[in-house]
Amino acid sequence: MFIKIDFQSETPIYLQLRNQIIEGIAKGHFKPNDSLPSVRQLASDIGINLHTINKAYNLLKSENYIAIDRRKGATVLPLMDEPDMAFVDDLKKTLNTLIASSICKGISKDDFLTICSKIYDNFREEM
Amino acid sequence: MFIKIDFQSETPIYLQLRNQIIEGIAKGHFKPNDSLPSVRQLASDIGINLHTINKAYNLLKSENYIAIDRRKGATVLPLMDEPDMAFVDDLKKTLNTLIASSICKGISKDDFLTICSKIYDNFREEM
DNA sequence: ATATCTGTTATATATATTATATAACAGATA
DNA sequence: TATCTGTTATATAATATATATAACAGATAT
Repeated sequence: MFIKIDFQSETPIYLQLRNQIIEGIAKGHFKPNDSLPSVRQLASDIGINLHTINKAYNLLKSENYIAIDRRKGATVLPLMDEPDMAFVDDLKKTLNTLIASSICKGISKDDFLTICSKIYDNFREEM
Repeated sequence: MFIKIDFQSETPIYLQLRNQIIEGIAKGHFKPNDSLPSVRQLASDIGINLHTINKAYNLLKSENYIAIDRRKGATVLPLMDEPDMAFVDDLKKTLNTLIASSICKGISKDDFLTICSKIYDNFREEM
């Protein structure tokens, strides 16, 4: 597992975990049906409490990134081929704020789209 | 003032305020040197505590969106024409997570760029 | 069978964040 | 002088974050 927690960050640990696991799935480091480490294993690896891992896993489950089975543990769900509306609505709201701040900070539309394009390519090239 | 607070939202009030003010600046509803309502006035309008407004204003000040003067109150700063590095770094990190989740949810690069492009145009057409 | 591995649940504690309520102060201004 | 700024201080309450221990139920490998 390539999880790096920044304990100085203002982003809560369980959210850093969630984000890095999502990035791992998008990068293909975690394939569909792959098992994630058990909550105890990962907690011990990172040196944090198992409930913090559990909170991240349950959040990922509620967002449909992983499934949790009492026997097998947490497993990665297949990527979607059709986006669901609720996600797109959330995405648009987040992007609205992000783009507003970018406009204030002098980032042109082209600059912004170029940044996004490069990030997208970073994910794709490793799959 | 066109501030709408969702008291059911999990996003803290002071952050909803911050975001909507940034969106107001980006849309040109607030022009450079415009005064924002006083903390007491806005608190009374929305029906929340003045310290919550103060927290939002001071956050906006620390992020260089507004200036706060003891006499004139809070005023909108001019938009930047050159982005600063710290902001771009933050933006890239946020976009990295957002794009990772979008990939998992089946949103293609073209879909994503089109959404961003439209949001950018929404801001521009009102200026 | 027994030991060991899952997630899950419960309880308790500590700290930080968010939001409110009151009050007072200093400076500018009408 | 009264009134408007932001600012500071104190107190309180609710919620969120993180940890610590312990125990339970189900699956599994030896």
